[in-house]
Amino acid sequence: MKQPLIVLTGPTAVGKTKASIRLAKEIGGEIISADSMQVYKHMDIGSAKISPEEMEGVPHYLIDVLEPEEEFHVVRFQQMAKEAMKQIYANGHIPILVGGTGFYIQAVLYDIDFTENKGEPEYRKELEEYARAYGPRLLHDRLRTVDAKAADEIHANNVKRVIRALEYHHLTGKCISAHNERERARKSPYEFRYFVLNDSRSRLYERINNRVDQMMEEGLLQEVKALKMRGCTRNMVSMQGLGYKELFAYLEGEITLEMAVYQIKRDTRHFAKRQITWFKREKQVLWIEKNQLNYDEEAIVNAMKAQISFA
RNA sequence: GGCGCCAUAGCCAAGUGGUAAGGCAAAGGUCUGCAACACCUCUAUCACCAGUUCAAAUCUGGUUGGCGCCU
Repeated sequence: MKQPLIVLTGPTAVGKTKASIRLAKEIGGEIISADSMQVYKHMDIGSAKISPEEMEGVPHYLIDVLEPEEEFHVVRFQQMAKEAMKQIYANGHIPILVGGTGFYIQAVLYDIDFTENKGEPEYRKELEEYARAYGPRLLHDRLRTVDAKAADEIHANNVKRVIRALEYHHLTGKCISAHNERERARKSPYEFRYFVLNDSRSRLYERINNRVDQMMEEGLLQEVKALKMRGCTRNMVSMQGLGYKELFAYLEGEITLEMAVYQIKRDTRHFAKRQITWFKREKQVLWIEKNQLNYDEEAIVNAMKAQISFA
């Protein structure tokens, strides 16, 4: 019999955290954060991290476990999440994956295989330089010679993905297009429910704008300053987070503070939009529309509970 | 009241006789080891009316609205 897994996601600022606590308490769940920024310590305000008090005793995994200097990526997330799930099952509870990083959710939900290679930084660097020197088109042409299908699927300007496809071929001798096709056909090994909490676009954008103002009031700038002081640099994965990269640009004199705040709001709205696009594409998704439930917390949790028969 | 300047998409903005650049915002989308990343697609007949001309956002007259100066 498949093991149960609940996913609670949705665009940023929709109210996932709050709903997740109620749901966890109702069904005896423990929470695994599927968030690429909340894993990091010292990044509380900007990542809208849940506080220990807000957890209300519900166990949380993958929050505050890495230093900002450390790298974090899907593969690492997948490993850590699987470990956490093992623990939760052992506790006799149901794991609830809560967070807005769709790619991460997909990785554990379908148990995507990432194990084929370990990566080779030198080769990657070489490709990056090649793209810089000769332009993205020629790099893309190189991909075409080894994996035409991948070249068709990836736009030449998307240098990052082109490099990954080349790297994959370099390391395994196989085509990433074939690998992707295989992985895409996977069935989830879990008995899962995939909830996407959503709200009307205008309402969501308003919440985002307000939340950014609130973060600034709570001292986001100080948080970023402290990270800079301790030696964090802009190229770190952690410093690519919304709110962090813009404030770094301000602290380095590139833009005004006003501009930074404007950009954080705008980029966060763009992010929310991309998240929604992602969830629309996912199969077997259960949409929970807040406006149809009159924004009633209890109704929202009940709507989810009604879908969970194994709880 | 008089004189001058201006009026191009939600915003900024090019174009001064040959059939509407670009940027931002909005919208839609891609994504399988950096994903809060990276990338793609896409939006107008030029304030209004009348004229000149084969042809007008571009020239002329008027109307409306805005800005500045003068009395």
